Amino acid sequence: LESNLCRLDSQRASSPRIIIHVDVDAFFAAVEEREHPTFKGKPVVVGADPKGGSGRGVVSTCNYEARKFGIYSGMPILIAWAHCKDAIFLPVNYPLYREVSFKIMKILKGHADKFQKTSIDEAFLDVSERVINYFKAEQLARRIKREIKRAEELTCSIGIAPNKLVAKIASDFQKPNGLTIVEQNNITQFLSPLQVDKIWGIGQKTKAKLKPMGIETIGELASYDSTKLKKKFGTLGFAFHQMAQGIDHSEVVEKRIPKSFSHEQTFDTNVSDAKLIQMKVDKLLEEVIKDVERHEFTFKTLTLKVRYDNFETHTHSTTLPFPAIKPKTFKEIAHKLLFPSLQSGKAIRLVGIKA
DNA sequence: TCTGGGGTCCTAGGACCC
DNA sequence: TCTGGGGTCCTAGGACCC
Repeated sequence: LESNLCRLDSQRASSPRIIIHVDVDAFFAAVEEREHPTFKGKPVVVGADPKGGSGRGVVSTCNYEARKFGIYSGMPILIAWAHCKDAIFLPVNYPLYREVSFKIMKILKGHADKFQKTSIDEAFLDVSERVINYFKAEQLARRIKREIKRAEELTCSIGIAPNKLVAKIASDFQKPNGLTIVEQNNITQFLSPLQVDKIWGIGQKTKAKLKPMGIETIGELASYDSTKLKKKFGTLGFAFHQMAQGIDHSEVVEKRIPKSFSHEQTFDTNVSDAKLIQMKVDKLLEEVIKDVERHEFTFKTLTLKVRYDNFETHTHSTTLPFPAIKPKTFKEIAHKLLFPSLQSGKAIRLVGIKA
């Protein structure tokens, strides 16, 4: 054992489970469409302001009309703009989405033995106790869809499977307004043809490393020598191999305690003026401290993040001997952390503060 | 065509303790 | 004159997720 010992009782294979994963379709864009019926049928892009070609930032979410133009989440906003100048571009209205999310989560929670919200628009439901088989689980999923549709005028995609990993992949299988059920004896058949990056934790970089090894599908990953994977990717490699076989014993966990609070901001144009940068850092620090206090936490470590105009990104952190909240002290620390970056004389694109 | 903001987890090296 | 084995905590960077 090299790292991360886990208590066995939480990992031990228990009786078969039925897990549901719910993912609201194009959430931010769908809420905006609902609020503005005239948007219906038109491409809607929620994210940064393209500012007629000088905007900075990315697409947060877009509706399916916009996707027809090749626009997708994470795409630089100017590229989205180039794809479809006539699309409706909207800023991200978090307070509104949070409110809608809260109502949806309340509905979902009511249908679960164990419930885990994983993001503003996604959640896992362990329904093993209240549902005796997959037929009943399907009925429950259809009911959940109806309730969300009726209460919030939104559609969602649902996956049902014996574990979280497969349920999540299943909810993504048919979109929008999909419902995919994968029972234990269908897992291999379901996963094998899918691309490796469907697996939790495999992104662009890992996909690119797997390709020359002749691994592009989950099936190819599952049948690859696990010791070789471990050699190449460390302990992660072993996890990949397990997941490729559809094995996942992780539990639906009710509530997670946050480990950090942070705020960061990209300037509209890159900045070299030290005063301006310091003021921004001060403001971000104030927001972070407000968050920490509001949640009744304390913290020991403060991290400053700087991104230069060439996208090179660095972090600097300081840990105090004891947890504390003393805004004045932290301001001094933040300035100390910032100092070397200011001295470099390089134009700065982004600053961030994390507690 | 240029890359947000809020998070989590992992790795690796180093200081330090007994 | 050279250097064990078991640990913890801190820092920095990176991959990944929505």
